[in-house]
Amino acid sequence: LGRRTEWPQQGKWGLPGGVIRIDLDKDLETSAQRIAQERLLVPLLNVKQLGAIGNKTRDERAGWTISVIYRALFPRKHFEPHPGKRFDELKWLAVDDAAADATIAFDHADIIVGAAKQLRAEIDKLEIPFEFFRGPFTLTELQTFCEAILGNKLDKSSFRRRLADRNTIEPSGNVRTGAFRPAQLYQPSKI
Amino acid sequence: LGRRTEWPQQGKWGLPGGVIRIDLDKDLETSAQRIAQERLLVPLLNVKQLGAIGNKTRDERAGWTISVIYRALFPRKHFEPHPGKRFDELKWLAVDDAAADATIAFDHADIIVGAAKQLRAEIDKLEIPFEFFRGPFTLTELQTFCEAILGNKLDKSSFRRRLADRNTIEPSGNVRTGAFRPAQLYQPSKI
DNA sequence: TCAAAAGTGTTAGGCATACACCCATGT
DNA sequence: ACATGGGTGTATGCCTAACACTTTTGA
Repeated sequence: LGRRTEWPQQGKWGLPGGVIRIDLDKDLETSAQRIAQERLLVPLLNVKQLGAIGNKTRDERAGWTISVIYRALFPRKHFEPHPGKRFDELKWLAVDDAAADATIAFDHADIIVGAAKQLRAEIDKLEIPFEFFRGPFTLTELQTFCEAILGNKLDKSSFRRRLADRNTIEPSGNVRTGAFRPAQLYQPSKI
Repeated sequence: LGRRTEWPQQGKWGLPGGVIRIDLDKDLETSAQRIAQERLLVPLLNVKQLGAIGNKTRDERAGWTISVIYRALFPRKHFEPHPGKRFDELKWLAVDDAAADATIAFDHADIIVGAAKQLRAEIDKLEIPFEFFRGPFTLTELQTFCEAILGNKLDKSSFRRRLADRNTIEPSGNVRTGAFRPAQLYQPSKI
């Protein structure tokens, strides 16, 4: 979330958004990319459209507004957004906290609810966003990642069998050593 | 599909669509309803948003166009659309024929492909649109309906067990008599 | 009486969970 | 040696597909 420096909803925390520039953007996804660059100073990965919302009341700047909602996913470690246009600060929130926060700008809390639901459905089906969760990784790391998104524990054996059935990842040949037994490293299948 | 009477794509067959009127419509779905009324002279049932498409090239009337796509479902028997604004004729096409038709206006064939896929996924999960397929009906009629949408045969016994597990329909108490053994009539569960 | 459709039962397999168990390593 | 995380095997249950079967009716 970014803290808004300007009217409307000044001082409130909201999702980054912006206005389509027909002179700059060739399509909607390009708009999303440009706006993210302007407001977060970074490009987006793993972008997916979630739908459109439009009505008279959702933004006091206009009598009518349409937003086309895009979600993106990031490897948190190598992703350092900075406040750009009309934000003076950024912060990360756990998605369920943000969804429950009544002070969030506009109807952005509803949008967050929808996005979290959508992503969890994907993870349930083991559609792993590898643009986000890059290899090499151990199976336990991947499982921990999925558990963090879903918000509940998974069974190790079942998780691995389901992954194996799908052929979405393959061993990289290397291992990760740590305090205990080394773990096989995996990567997304190239096939 | 309707045959377009005006530029652009005059004479081509396309989906009904139109422009949001911020003075008339309170939200996107209301727009969809108003536009259907204008172009098909009937209201819509079972409306669902499928997403938004926007880019520079999809409509030659403007340098940039966004369409928010809505699908609706109808009981064909009691639904009689008539050509309204900018259509001189309407025709029904089997959805896979329309999807494969290269002569369809704009990018509407792509939209049809997406809509068919989405609906089939719903029917696969036995999410029956009862606003479309009203009771009372026999189980065989419901199965035939699903088979028509999916484009393949279903197993009678499995289909019935899956329905029973879900508790989405209940016997109405009446039967339908015909040339052969009478069939129990069902309706959507009210619970 | 018999063709056609209504309706039921039975088996086998895919896929998931739950849980118990063994393995390898750095401290 | 042992605690800890890596890794595997087995029992069980749910859901579904496939298919055989019985029942009922009007012509």
